[in-house]
Amino acid sequence: MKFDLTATDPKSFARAGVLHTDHGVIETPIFMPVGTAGSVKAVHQRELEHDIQAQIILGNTYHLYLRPGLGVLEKAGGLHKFNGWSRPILTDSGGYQVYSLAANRKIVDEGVTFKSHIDGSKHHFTPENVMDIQRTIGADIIMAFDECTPYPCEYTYAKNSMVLTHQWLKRCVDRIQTTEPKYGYEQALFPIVQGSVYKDLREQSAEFIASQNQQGNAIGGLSVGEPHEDMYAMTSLVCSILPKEKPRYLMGVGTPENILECIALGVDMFDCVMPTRNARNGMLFTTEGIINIRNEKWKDDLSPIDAGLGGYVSTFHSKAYLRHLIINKEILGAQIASIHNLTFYLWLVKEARRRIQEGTFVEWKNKMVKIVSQRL
RNA sequence: GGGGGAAUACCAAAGCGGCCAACUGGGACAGACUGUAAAUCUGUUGUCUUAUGACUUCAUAGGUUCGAAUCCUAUUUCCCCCA
Repeated sequence: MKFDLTATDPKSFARAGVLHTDHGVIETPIFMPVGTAGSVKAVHQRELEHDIQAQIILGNTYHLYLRPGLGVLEKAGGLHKFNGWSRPILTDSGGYQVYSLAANRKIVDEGVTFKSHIDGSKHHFTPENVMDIQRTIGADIIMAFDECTPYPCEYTYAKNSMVLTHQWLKRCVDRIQTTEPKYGYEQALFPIVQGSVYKDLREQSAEFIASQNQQGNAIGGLSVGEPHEDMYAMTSLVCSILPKEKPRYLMGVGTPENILECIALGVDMFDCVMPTRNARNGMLFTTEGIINIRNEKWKDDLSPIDAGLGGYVSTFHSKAYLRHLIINKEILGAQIASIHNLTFYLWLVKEARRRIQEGTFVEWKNKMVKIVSQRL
């Protein structure tokens, strides 16, 4: 894997770059649609590629391990072959499930025991077997096994958790260095900075993560309910420590506003379930602002979903029709809304990239932040 | 023509003397959602309102009772059965 910085913004820490993987290039800053179970919910791979122009999607180690299971994935020749997505894939390690499935798991130094949310069966995850599982899934970028801490989080807990995540990271690195990819292409390990909202912990963690000298670095444990100021402050601090020449991935972020602000802080890669989950629940992100398409005011609005966006579904279908579909729980409604939101997210980062290269990013960003976060 | 049953808020449907402005669904309206246990979840839904407050409701009109959506009488409408 190779990362080239192609432009840096003179008035902020924003950068534009190109990340080369064996499944193709990723132009940063980039947004990566989340496809937890090997599918970006309600969106077909063909639409991801052609309409949305996604360059990389996510999968999830925990979910894919439970279903379809490693046997099927190995037999298929990896997730790319299994789901038919030939561009890059990144898999999260299950670290987020340590947070989101907190009621179903137990953490010890060795690893984490999960009680499956599907059938209650017990499964033990360790840094080593999480690396092995991600070898079998075969993503281009694989994440270190970490603990995503909740918010609020006591200092002592955050510190101990961070230390544990660092210990786990060493074991992940060892495992990756002593094993080979299964399908003949490279897999890059991204370690994850933790430390909750504590400056000294974030600083310490960022330094440790940087010292591991991996091909890219991630910031985790944010956008879990903390105030935005904290999220920005931690991101800013960590970006100032992580190496400039490697891609920075802010995990789980976020709203269009969050993404623009964090691009300005030096983040290159983002993922979030928001454009897809909120789409299914009737919330649309548009070039004019946020709309809740279920609201009565759109009932007879026959204007395009988003005339300012080039996407096919966004200009072809009306707000009134999409509202009708969503209100009736028609599957097509979830599809159209998801395609639209992802098209918008990808447009947003592509436009940010263009502005960075052009040198007009900050002015544009400041204007856009207001527009994209207003409720229509 | 004779016999029986039913009428409850936008819809459906509980309630069968006080704890009922009235269970529960649906619908409607609004909100939440940030490395997906989410095509999910939450709130409101008689009127006025800050209300643990007042007022008007359970087909209509009377009546019994300290007290009625709940009991009685009449009327209206609907459904079923027998001719």
